[in-house]
Amino acid sequence: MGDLELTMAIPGLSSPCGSEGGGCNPRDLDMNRPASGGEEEFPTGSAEEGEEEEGDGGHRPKKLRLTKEQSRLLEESFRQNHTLNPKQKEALASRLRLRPRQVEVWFQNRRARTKLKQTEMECEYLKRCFGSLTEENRRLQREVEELRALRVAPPTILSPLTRQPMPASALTMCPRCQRLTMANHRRPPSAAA
DNA sequence: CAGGTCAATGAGGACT
DNA sequence: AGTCCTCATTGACCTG
Repeated sequence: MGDLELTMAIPGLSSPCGSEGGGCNPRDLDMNRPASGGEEEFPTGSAEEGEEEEGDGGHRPKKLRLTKEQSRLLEESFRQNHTLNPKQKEALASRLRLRPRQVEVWFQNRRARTKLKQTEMECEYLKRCFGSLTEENRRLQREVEELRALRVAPPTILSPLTRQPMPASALTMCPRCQRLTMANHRRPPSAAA
């Protein structure tokens, strides 16, 4: 199986935004940002350092939804590398206004999704293999049956000495060789030269 | 409301 | 001992 790259077909990846931070202004990133300017570029939800959404009784904080642009950037860097070293993680996090831990978690989940997709594709592939092998097996079985039906009785071998049929299991050499051997035995020693 | 998605959490293993 | 990973799971949120 070839290496399955499943990061294709990601909407927005064809963006001209260069990979190495080339010309992508973080100000342009958040498409979900409210029209009123001066808001944060990226929602940080519970992510923001030291700002642990306390308010309502000790439940999980509200779920963070990454913006399209955050996802796009994450996908883009995932496409380049499926794992991040600490420096890359730090850089990406500050660019996205996320905690490094969130970037790390995103990559972990992304790898898991990739693996799941690969497994599903492998599963499909194996199912198809199974199908065609089953078909091939059926075909061969039919062929065997046809050959069995055509088969004639095995030739009867007569003993050169008694002229009686010999069981094949009694043969130690083929009938022709055996005849030659017998002929040699009968030949007078003087004839040998 | 059921079921899907996905960020987040925790356990546990590998490595340095 | 600390870090990072995978894996299983949870729970908020979204959608039909």
